[in-house]
Amino acid sequence: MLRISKLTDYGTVLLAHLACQEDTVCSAAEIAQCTGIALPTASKLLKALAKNGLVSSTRGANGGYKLARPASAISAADIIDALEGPVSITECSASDSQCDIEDVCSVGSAWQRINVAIRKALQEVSLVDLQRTSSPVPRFRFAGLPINVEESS
Amino acid sequence: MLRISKLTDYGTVLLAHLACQEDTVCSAAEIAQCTGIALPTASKLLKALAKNGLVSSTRGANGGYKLARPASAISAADIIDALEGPVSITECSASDSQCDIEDVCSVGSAWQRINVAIRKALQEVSLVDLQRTSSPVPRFRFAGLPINVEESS
DNA sequence: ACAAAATAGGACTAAAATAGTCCTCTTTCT
DNA sequence: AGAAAGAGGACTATTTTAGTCCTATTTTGT
Repeated sequence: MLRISKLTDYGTVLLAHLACQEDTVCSAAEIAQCTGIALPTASKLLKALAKNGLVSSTRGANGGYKLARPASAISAADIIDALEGPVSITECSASDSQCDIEDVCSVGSAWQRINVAIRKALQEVSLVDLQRTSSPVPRFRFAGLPINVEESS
Repeated sequence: MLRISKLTDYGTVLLAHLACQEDTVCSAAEIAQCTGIALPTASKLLKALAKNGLVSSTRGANGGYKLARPASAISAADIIDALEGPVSITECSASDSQCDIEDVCSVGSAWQRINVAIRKALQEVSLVDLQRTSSPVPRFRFAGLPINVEESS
C-alpha cells in the first residue's frame, strides 16, 4: 500500500551517501559507483535533486554534488516532494483534477486530513534518521547471492 | 506524492454509500448508479472488498452487499489493504523484493518506521470519519461544468 | 421445475505512469 | 584547447493501473 516510487527510494540512497561525505563534492559517477545505482539513473536523480534545492552542484571538471544544507534539515517529505512532485493522496485533491465522480462524491476531504497526518510523519523524519538506522538490520534477503554492483555494463 | 490508486478511492466511495444504508442489502447495480461509478468497475471492487471481509455478500436474486461490520470498525488502512494489498512503502520491504541495491543500501529500515507512522494515521481514521466530512467542502472544481453521471454509455 | 436476478471468479485489453537510456549543450579546470 | 563534469531534454521500454467482458454458480419467485 501507498508505496513511494523506486526512483524516490534511490534518491534517498544517493542523499544518504552525500550525507556521509558531508561537504565533500562527489561526482555523479562516483556516487553511482558507491551506491550501485546505474549512472544515467543516478545522474537524472541528482539533477532533479539539484533543481529542487536539496543538493548544490558544481559544474566543470572536478565538479559534482553535495548536500545543499545539513542532513538534519532535509526531511523525507522534502525528498518525496522533490522527486514525485507536490501531488496529493487522492486524484481529486490535485489541482488538475479529472475525477469523474467529483460532484456525487461523498468522500473527498477526509483524505486530505489523512494526507496532512502523513505529511507530518514524513516531515519529522530527517535524512540523518534515514542513514542512521542502516546498521541494526544487516540482513541480506538474497541469502548471499552475489550481485554485480558495477554501474554500467 | 504517495497517492492511493483511483480504484481505492472509488472503493471508499462505495463503502461510504453502504455506510449510509447501514444493514440494507444493496445490489452492485444500485450502488454503481448512486455513486456514479461504472458498473463493471464497481462490481470488481465490491468483489474484492467482499473477499477481504469488509463487506458481506448475498448471492442470488435480491442479493447484494452490505458492510460486514459497523462503519466505525472499518479504517482507512483496512480499505487500502483490501484493495492494494499489504505491500509496503518501499520495494525492498516487500516480501518478494527485487531491489538490485539491497546489499549496498545504506537506507532501508528507516522507511519502515515511516511506514508504521503512516499506518497508524490510516488506522485512526474510520469510514465514519470518511463519510462525515463530506459536507463542509462543497466546492466543484469544474466550475459547474455538467458531468454526465450515467453508469454505462 | 424454471426463469430471472445476483454475485464469483477469471481472462483479457487498453491506457497511463514509471523507469531507464542517450544525446547535445554549457561550464570549468588544467 | 581539451577533458571532465553537470544541465536539459527527448525518447523508449517496461510495468502498473484501469476498465471491460465472459462464464459459472447461487438464490428467489412463480
